[in-house]
Amino acid sequence: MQPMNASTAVKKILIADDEPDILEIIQYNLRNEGYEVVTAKNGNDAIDLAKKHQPDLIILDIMMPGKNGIEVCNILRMQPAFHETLIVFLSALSDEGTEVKGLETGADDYLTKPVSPRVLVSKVNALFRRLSKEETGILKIGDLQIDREKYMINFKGSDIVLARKEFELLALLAGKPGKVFLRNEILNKVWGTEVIVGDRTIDVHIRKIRQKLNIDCITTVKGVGYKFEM
Amino acid sequence: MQPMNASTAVKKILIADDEPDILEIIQYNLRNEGYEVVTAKNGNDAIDLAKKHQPDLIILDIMMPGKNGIEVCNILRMQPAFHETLIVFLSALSDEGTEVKGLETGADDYLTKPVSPRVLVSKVNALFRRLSKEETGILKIGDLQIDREKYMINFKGSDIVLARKEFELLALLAGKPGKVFLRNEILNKVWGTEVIVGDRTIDVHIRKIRQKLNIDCITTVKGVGYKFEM
DNA sequence: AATTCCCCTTAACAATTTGATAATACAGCC
DNA sequence: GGCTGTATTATCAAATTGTTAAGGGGAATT
Repeated sequence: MQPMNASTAVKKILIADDEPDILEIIQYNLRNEGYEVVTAKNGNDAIDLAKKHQPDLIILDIMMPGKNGIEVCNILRMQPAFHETLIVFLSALSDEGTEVKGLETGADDYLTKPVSPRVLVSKVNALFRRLSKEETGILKIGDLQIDREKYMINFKGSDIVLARKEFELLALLAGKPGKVFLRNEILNKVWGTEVIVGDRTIDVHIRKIRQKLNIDCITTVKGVGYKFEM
Repeated sequence: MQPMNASTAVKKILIADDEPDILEIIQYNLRNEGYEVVTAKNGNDAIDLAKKHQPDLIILDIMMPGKNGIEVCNILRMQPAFHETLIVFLSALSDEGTEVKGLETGADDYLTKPVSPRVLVSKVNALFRRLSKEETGILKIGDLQIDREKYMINFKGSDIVLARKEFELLALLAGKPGKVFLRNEILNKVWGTEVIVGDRTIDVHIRKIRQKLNIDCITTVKGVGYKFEM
């Protein structure tokens, strides 16, 4: 049971397959991983349930009674509501033509049976990970937010501007709250191994951070280094 | 030969594999599809070339001399510049553990050799299709509209004419409001890796954009880069 | 073919910010 | 008190960006 993406609620997955066993196994494994799962046993059901539940990901068997997977994909992709929905085919047909056709229909992936549950789960995770890439990179420690991508610090709603070295130093320390960073370690990671700077340089930057943040979150460990703590 | 995304230049793909034949075949097929391809024959080269070219997608063989694919992926993913880069493993190892590990390392897909060129191309297209859903069409940020296909800017109802480079630069920044784009990143994406331009070139274009838009929407992050914010 | 126009780049200089250092003060400990 | 290690402050050089003007070169126009 992994922690789900914090911002978005639990991800919903629709599985459509006519073989109850497969449905069962996949469902079990995805639920175990923390996903919400809905199942359909043929193409028409899949379309209905998709409309009803608006899943984040749809896993479609190709060969199903009623409408086959590719038809389902086509129908769904035509609707604006499913333009962005992740769609994955799962098929016993391992022939090249079908796979290419499946992908060109607008699917995001094509898996061939038999598929190991572990691999399937990994793939599903990978797809969601990619989708939510935008929201990563933000470090949150209590009321403090460090956005490495935006180069911004936010404390209790108000932005704080740090210079580059200050930012990098804080980001380093805050990356592992509680860990004591040796002065050497800091020099290597923030200044690099090429540059050589005097002893007081780190102190001065630490000082500026403390001053700008105006909160006591960097602790000095005498003779060793510094650590970040809220 | 498919039509490429208008706003962003041709997609660049880095392939790393120690077998020249495979490199050759994949390269040929992807070039045929309209992609720009760079090749590396081992893990270390892959890292160097990735940094140099900032590709949109990296295809990594798992077993390579020097650093293996998973190590390369790990190293790259640690750097902010490669958080979003698509990474696909291509391996002769079809064992489940490796595949799961590969995907959990942060890869977007895992293909097993032998892979048919057609299927590979389809997969690559599928990955980019998903990614470029965000990059295409009309971008709206507040009162500002950016039409990436018509190359037009509209602010509060009135059109603003930007030159090509100015437009591309603005479209890049505005594509991810808030994100700080490093100067390198900007150079790679707007000017490409081939061209080398002086240091002040970016500044001058930024200046012109600020001047023409007449709104304060591009922020300088000294020592780092620029970001767009309304 | 000549001209005009505009885009892109660059050079040169101004303005600004940053980061390193020195000097000094402070704290804890033997 | 000496000693060691850190805090603080002000200062200055270096790095970075802003701004302006000028020129090359391509495309369109005459």
